Amino acid sequence: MSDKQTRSKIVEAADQMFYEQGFEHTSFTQIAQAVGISKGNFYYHFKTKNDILDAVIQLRSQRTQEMLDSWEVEGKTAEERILCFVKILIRNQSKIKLFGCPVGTLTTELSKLNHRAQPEANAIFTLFRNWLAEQFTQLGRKKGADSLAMHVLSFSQGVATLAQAFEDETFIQNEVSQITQWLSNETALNEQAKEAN
Amino acid sequence: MSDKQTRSKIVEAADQMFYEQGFEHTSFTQIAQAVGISKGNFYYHFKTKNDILDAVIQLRSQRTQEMLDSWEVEGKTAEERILCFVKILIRNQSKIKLFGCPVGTLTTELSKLNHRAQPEANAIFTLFRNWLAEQFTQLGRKKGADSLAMHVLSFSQGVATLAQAFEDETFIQNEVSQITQWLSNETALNEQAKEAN
DNA sequence: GTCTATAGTATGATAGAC
DNA sequence: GTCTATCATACTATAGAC
Repeated sequence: MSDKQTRSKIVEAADQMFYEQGFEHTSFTQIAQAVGISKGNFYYHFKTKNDILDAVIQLRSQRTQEMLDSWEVEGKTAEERILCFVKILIRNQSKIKLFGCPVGTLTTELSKLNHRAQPEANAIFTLFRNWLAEQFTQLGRKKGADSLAMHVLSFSQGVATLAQAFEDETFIQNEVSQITQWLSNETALNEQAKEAN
Repeated sequence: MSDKQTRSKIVEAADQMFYEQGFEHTSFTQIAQAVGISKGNFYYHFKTKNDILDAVIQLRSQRTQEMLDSWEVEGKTAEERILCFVKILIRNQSKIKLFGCPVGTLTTELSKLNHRAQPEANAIFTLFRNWLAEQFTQLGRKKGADSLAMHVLSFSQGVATLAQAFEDETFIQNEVSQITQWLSNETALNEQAKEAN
């Protein structure tokens, strides 16, 4: 098999296992078994466990950026685009119920491990944060855009954490309805302010 | 030293270290060093690492219940009592910034480890959940009390997760202001509904 | 590029002296 | 009740054959 194919398989397997079991709890042996290669071969592709983590974070960052880009096409208004973000909770609810948010649970774990890759994992949060802030800016909320972005991000993390703890998908749906209503109100308030000018 | 004294010291040290470093990442050696006893002595008090975890969870449950009881005295109205909960985020902001929420991060970790003690850790969440639901019931929201309780709990988890990721205390204060305003509105709406009857 | 074999270390856990 | 060994295991990581 070509160099890139095996490497890619390793990263894909590690990505999934880090999400489902956590970074520290996942061993080289487990990943090697999942990919179907020997432990020795493993070290030809990655020198250390941290190198795999870096590759996984890079993969996730790239996919996050692609997802954000796709929402620019999918959502016609800023409100619709923000809803694209909110709806991940619904789309991924069965996985979230089991493993929480892939971004939030990783940053939390790396923070506790005092791991040097924490800033890189954090950058994925920042991708969402800045993208959401841009949408709120377009909604006419230039001044409070970042706070609103953090509010929506915070919402998603709270829902993911409790959904995982209580293994409750109905709760996700309930909270998504509420934030959708909130967003609708925020948008309407803003339209009124625009007309008043 | 008496049996209970050493045991208590171990549980206190483990409680703190599990919070700061995570359960799996904390070793017997570390705890023993923190307490100032040998690893061997350790096993006289606890047969397995899971036994320490159980003791830590029990301690946290007990302290949570005591805190909830104290809020019954501290808060004169249901709204004030719910604010007691919200204000933990402010009171513990420096620790939350570094280590997140002790309940949320533990349940998340145990969930990923597929650990048998997860239900016990979860029960701490349930203590908060039921207590908050009781306050919302007293506020006249009997039907939606549990959803409102989950909403406030979810809020706290989202704030803790992002505060830890971004190491941002200002964000905590900002979000607490918002939820305080929200709670005030909810209470006012309810008073109006009461008067209408 | 992939394998087997193995080194080196840290961990959870035990045995037995005091 | 506390200590000093020590065991067994699992893990990260390396060496060297093919």
